[in-house]
Amino acid sequence: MIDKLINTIKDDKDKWNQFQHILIEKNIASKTVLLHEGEISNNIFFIKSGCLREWFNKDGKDITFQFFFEGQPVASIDSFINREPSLFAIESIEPTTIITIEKADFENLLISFPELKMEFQNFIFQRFRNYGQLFLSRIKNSPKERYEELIKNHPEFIKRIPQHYIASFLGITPISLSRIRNRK
Amino acid sequence: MIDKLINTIKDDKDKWNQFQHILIEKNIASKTVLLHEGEISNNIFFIKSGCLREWFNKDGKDITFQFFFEGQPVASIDSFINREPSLFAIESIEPTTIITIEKADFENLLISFPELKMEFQNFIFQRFRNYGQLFLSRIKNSPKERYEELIKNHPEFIKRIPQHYIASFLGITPISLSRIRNRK
DNA sequence: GATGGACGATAACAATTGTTAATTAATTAT
DNA sequence: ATAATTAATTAACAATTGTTATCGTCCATC
Repeated sequence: MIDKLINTIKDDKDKWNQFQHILIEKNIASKTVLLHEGEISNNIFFIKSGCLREWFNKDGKDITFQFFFEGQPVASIDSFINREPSLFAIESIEPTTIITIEKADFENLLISFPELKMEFQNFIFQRFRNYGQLFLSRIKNSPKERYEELIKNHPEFIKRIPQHYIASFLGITPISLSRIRNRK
Repeated sequence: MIDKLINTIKDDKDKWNQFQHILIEKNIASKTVLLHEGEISNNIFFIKSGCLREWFNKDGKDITFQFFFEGQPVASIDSFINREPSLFAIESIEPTTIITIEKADFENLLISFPELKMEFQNFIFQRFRNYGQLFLSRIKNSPKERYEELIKNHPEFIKRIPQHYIASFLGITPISLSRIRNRK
């Protein structure tokens, strides 16, 4: 999406001059919090390289529920769109390079490029659809089944992401995940 | 939504004549399947009275994951919009009166009434948002906590819906729900 | 009124997961 | 490099849930 975005802007020289500066590239260390839980999101991020997670606090523990990799746009959608406090934090797992765009800039961008607006609406739709799928997977399967599903559908998760985040993502303790892994 | 829809149509006499016939009222008995799992949805329903549930089959058991009451629109959204096989069935829990509209008719309706189109897009958005909330609730809370949350937020569910559907909705067996209920 | 089916409660046992704690391995910081 | 921190494994025990089966109640139908 970010490539398409950049290419779309580049195609129009005037607009490139106008919008180039709103794309801010940042290198962040591992475990950098980009958005805190409760904060109102003012930025949308695009991952150039690295990996982010979304998590929230539950009784002092953090619960991770989503991972994002290179190429993906990341935002606390509800917070970004409706200026509500974010229900969760966004944080890096690895050293990560992102492009961030401020809300106001992003909105101007969408006004100037209707095709990007469609793209963005589609992104929102997909994000919510993804929630639906995650939800059904939670209901349908046991932790063990979900782990096996994860190996099948997202082997890159297991390779790249520390195990305790995966455990959290699966809804179990790291201890339980360790048991599942060593049971077979 | 259905009231607004009917009122909107009624306001325009020509259009009322044109669209009146597409609204089909049906009385259905308890446990009537309106849409089977795997079937491509060709209708959207509006509940006048009664109660529906959405469920799918998992290893021979049925798993209920949503309830709907009077006033609510119900559809297997993905299937209805994209003509894909539905991932779940829609079935009545009580004797229920519904208004059904066929996909083609509904699409024509939305073309004639842009304000209804907005309403429908909002409905879709809310449905997906609801998935998001259900998803977070599943992650965040234990079955017991989810049951207590349900009592607090939807006491009408407990009154009206047979317990084994509630258990299924909570992600536990009816036996386990019975234990939770009698533990305190 | 009798019969069968659906629903809910309960019991006994197995399987799984959570909790706490100790140990080892791996990573990060100095 | 070394120390300090963080992550993963294992063990022992508690708590919860699933499974199977039995029993009683309510309701519909014959």
